Amino acid sequence: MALTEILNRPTLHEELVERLRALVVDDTLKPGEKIAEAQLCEAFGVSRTPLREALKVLASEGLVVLQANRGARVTEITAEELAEVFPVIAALEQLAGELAAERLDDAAIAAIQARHDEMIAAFRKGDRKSYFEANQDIHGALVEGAANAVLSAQHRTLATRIRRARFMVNLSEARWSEAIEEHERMMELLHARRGSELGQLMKTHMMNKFAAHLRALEEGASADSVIS
Amino acid sequence: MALTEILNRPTLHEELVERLRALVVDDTLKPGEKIAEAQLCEAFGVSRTPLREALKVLASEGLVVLQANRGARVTEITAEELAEVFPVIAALEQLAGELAAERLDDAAIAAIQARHDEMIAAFRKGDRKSYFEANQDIHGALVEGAANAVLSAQHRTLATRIRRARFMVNLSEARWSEAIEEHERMMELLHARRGSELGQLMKTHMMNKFAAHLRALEEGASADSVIS
DNA sequence: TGACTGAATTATGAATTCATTATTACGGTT
DNA sequence: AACCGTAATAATGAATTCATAATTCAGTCA
Repeated sequence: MALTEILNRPTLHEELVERLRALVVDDTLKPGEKIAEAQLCEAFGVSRTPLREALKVLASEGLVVLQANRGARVTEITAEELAEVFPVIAALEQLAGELAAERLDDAAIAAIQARHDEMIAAFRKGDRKSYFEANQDIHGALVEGAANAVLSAQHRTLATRIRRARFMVNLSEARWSEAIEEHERMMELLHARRGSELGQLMKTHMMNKFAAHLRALEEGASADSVIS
Repeated sequence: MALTEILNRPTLHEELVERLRALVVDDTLKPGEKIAEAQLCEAFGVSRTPLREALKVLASEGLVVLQANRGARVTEITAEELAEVFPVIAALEQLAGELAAERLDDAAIAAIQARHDEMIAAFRKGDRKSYFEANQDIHGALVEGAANAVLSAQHRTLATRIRRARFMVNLSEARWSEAIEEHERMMELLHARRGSELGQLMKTHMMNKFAAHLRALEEGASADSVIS
């Protein structure tokens, strides 16, 4: 019903943060693109004040860059950017793996296993979109499984920054099957609750993903390999 | 001279972010304290708009909490909070250690060694203040040595959140000398450029620090053991 | 006396206005 | 025709104003 809706109504700027973030992530606002305040205010039907507050927050998350008197731009995705974000995400996922193996209960692990199986099915069908979604869910569930709100928040922020890169790269079949194998081992280690090893694997898994992204970026620099 | 000053003049809200952060870190604004906008505006001589923008950023960093229509409060430091932040910082420092051992040149390592020696001297004299400062510098230098801006930024944000805890706890002599030993080993591993081991040690060093904080918090709950 | 109601006050959220800086467009000069 | 400088325009930074929600406090009644 509407009562709780009204009570939980977030402030305008919070809502704008989410909606702007979504626009950046789904590539409606493109990297490097200038953000016209007036235009967005028009689109959202709000005044500049809450919109500008939202931009400040997005800037502190690294999703947009602000230049005094020169407005806001969507942060560009460069190889250098990825080279800085991926290792940090990898470190966070290592921690997530260590903690999740300790803290997830059997039911939660079973749920992750189920999503893992769906991911495998998507892989067999060559369904990249379903694969990506299941993959995100699994990593997300492992991070949440660590039961550490700070870890979750940091991970989410950084994951958002690189999620946009999926619009730019088309991973090779070879890397894809390699990733699948890594995920199979991750599930084994999770069931066995070998947290230290799971963390280690999740870290290298993420760094392998990074390497694949770099390769795809270099190849795709000329060839247009946009997917999804 | 003033020319570059003027050119680099930050926007008001950026300056306010820094100054408010300083107030929170040095405990002028106390945990749980309500932040009166009008009062701060008066103190800084600015209008509410840039101040509120700054509060939004500080909230996204986790330093203050905002409640719709109910203003801002300084985030409380609880054992739960520390239990979430420390493991993440530890993971980041592990990464920092790995990278710093690879990337720091000999001169930079020598500079860290010098600061380390000063820290030892402060320890011998029982000068806690100098010790803490040198300690911060060393950890900061190692993080910077990783040459990863994202890592630096995340670390700085989280370090800020727990730095306030130093006002609350007085570490035991036993833990202090243990920490010194860990730092000695860190320097050895850094000189030997054994990044993996350095990272591992920095992680456990940080978790040991956390455990000491927890013990001090429990003891200090009744006894007033505020230092510095 | 103490708890409750409701008006008065205060503080916050958001829109608007004002001031200043960047950007663009135009015209003159070489 | 290309370049420079200046004026016009547009966009941003910050202050102010307005609307609304929360808090305070006086007064009432049990």
